[in-house]
Amino acid sequence: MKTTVTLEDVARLAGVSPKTVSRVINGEAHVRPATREAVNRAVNELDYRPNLAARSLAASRSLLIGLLGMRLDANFFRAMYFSGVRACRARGYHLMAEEVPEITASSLAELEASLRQARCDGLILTQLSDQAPVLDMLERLQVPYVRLLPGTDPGRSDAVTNIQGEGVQLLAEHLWQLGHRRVLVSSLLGSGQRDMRAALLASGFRAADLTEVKQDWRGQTPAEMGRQLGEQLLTMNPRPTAVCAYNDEIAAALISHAWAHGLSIPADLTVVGYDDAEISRVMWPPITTVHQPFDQMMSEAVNLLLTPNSGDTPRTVICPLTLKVRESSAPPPAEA
Amino acid sequence: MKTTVTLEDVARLAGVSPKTVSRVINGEAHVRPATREAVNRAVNELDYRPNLAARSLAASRSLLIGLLGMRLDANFFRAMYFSGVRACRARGYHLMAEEVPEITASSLAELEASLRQARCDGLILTQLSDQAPVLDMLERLQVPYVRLLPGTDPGRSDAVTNIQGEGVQLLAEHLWQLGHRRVLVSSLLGSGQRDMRAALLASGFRAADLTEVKQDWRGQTPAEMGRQLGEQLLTMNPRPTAVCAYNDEIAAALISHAWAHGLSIPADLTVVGYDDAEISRVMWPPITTVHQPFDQMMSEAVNLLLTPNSGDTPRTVICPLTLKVRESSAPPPAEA
DNA sequence: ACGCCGTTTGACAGCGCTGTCAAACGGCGT
DNA sequence: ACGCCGTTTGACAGCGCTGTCAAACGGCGT
Repeated sequence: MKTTVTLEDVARLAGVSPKTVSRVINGEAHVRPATREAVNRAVNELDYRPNLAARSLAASRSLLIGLLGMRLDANFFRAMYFSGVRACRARGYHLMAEEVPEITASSLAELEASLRQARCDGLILTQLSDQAPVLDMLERLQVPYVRLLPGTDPGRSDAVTNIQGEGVQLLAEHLWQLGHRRVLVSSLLGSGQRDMRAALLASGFRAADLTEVKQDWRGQTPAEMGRQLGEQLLTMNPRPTAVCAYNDEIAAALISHAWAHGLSIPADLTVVGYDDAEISRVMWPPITTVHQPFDQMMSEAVNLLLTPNSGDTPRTVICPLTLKVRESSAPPPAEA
Repeated sequence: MKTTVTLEDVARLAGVSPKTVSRVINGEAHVRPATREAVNRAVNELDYRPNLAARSLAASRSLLIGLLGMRLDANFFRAMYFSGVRACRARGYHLMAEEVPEITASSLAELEASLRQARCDGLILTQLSDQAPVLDMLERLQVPYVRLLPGTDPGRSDAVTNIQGEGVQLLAEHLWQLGHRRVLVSSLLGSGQRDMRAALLASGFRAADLTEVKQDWRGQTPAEMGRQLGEQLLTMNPRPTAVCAYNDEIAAALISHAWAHGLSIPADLTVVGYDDAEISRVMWPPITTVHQPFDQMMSEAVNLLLTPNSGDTPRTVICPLTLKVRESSAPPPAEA
């Protein structure tokens, strides 16, 4: 792209050495304010853009952050990814998505090869936060990492998380206040972070009125899980007046299954989801759900990665969840 | 990440000069087969990974390809992006998403700044393929680009596209064969690539039986557009027996709107979408739609970008579309 | 056996930055 | 006015590759 402006050009114009320009660009200390200003003027005048490759080579940082997940095509992951891209860009970094579909020796070896290739400066873990083998490997390779929503071993690394149980509590209270008493709860095997059932009990529901369906996402799509939930619901008597789906996609599949079987949402049945995924706003009715502040979480995660920990205990940043009340939840129908 | 293996280490082990190793790594000609093999053995033995930053700096290529679109959060765009990431990775490149929300002077200036910053080796355009101001700018900056699904000016650049009208024709024939005769068609202002109405007419439908609703996505979500379509449908008499939604999201919103107003899908109404987005498989019923081979399209686009054009006319690669028949389409109800 | 010319190889410099280290500066106390 | 020490600045080398160009090689015709 023709005439490239280099750091040297800026230095010449500002009347300082290249190294000083470098210091200003990188926001280092030990630059007199007047000098800093002169450099900035020159940078603006020439519209100077530092060469990423050269920076990376000289500083032996890759300016790359990796985001690790188990399913790249999960809605949840894509939302995180795009939030992360923004957070990284704001700090001059790039974000790379990396998939670890399962925890096996071969898939770990593949990950290791890929990490040695990409030389990421740091990693953000999602869905894998509780996988000790992965954490072990990262520590062996000495790659800094931040865990998102860790469920176990909270002191093992820096982490970004929510208040334990906040999301499910918001949903449970919402359902209780609407007047629901009988609830069907969907939960996912192997993901222990959210205990909806416990939250419902804590909000006043009786154990006898709660039915929990534990599903396993392996080999199944959210659509299938939602339909299974719908089948289950139709066989129950008395029928629950509300369903807590594990996420918005399952909730969406359940809702359309319910419509197809003559149930009107929310008049006959309240359905709530989790994640505030796009689908929760595309469906009719829009789904009541818990909003995860992905932008904020990823921004904090990148921050943790790029700010060395001065203390000697890992840091944890807590991001608040919010309840999005939409049209899929309403008071239960009057008892027959 | 500790002891890094450099090209020099490989050269020493293979008993050749660094430059020769470089030639092998880059697949250049003019290397004797025996030498090439020796180098490859050394590469494998040392598990050598070239340093991206150094390559990029020395060769003054960025190893970066940009993907330009108008709305990063569109399903369509994200699917393309993730397909593109894979296609790029296979060739040692990285893919960067860039948003151009509107065609104004300021947003073009922003794009220009960003391109000068990132120094992409090439660009892939989607949604912007027909925007002359963007093309003009890229030509001025001398950034190579490939257009996806260009609607106008086909000979202006390399392009990846479908057979003109193939997708809409597949849908039109499907509806005709099912026995539908009255159809509601949703189209989007400003996106001229797909003329569903023309395809329907070509398949035998009568103009008097077709109602076209032109919508403008600016300021509206697909959910809103789907609901509007639903409202319109309910006022019509006689009611169309099928709806062609502009894409799967709009189709999904329409379907749930229809359920909520007592229409059973597909018994009372057939709905078809476009794109084969994830949502078309989450909903009940799953949506009949046109599958765009994004993986293939992006792979071809990257190919065009990285293979210099030896001829003197722009190249066009055509990727076939396929119809995915699912449960949202069925014969029309018997006439009352 | 010699020269010719296309093929293969390597020496060297340099891409545009930053790390290291030493020199210059400048404010303070005496 | 001088020395001291923390602050600010710059000289220099080098990060790990590739481009350029020239040298070495090697097969062929005579």
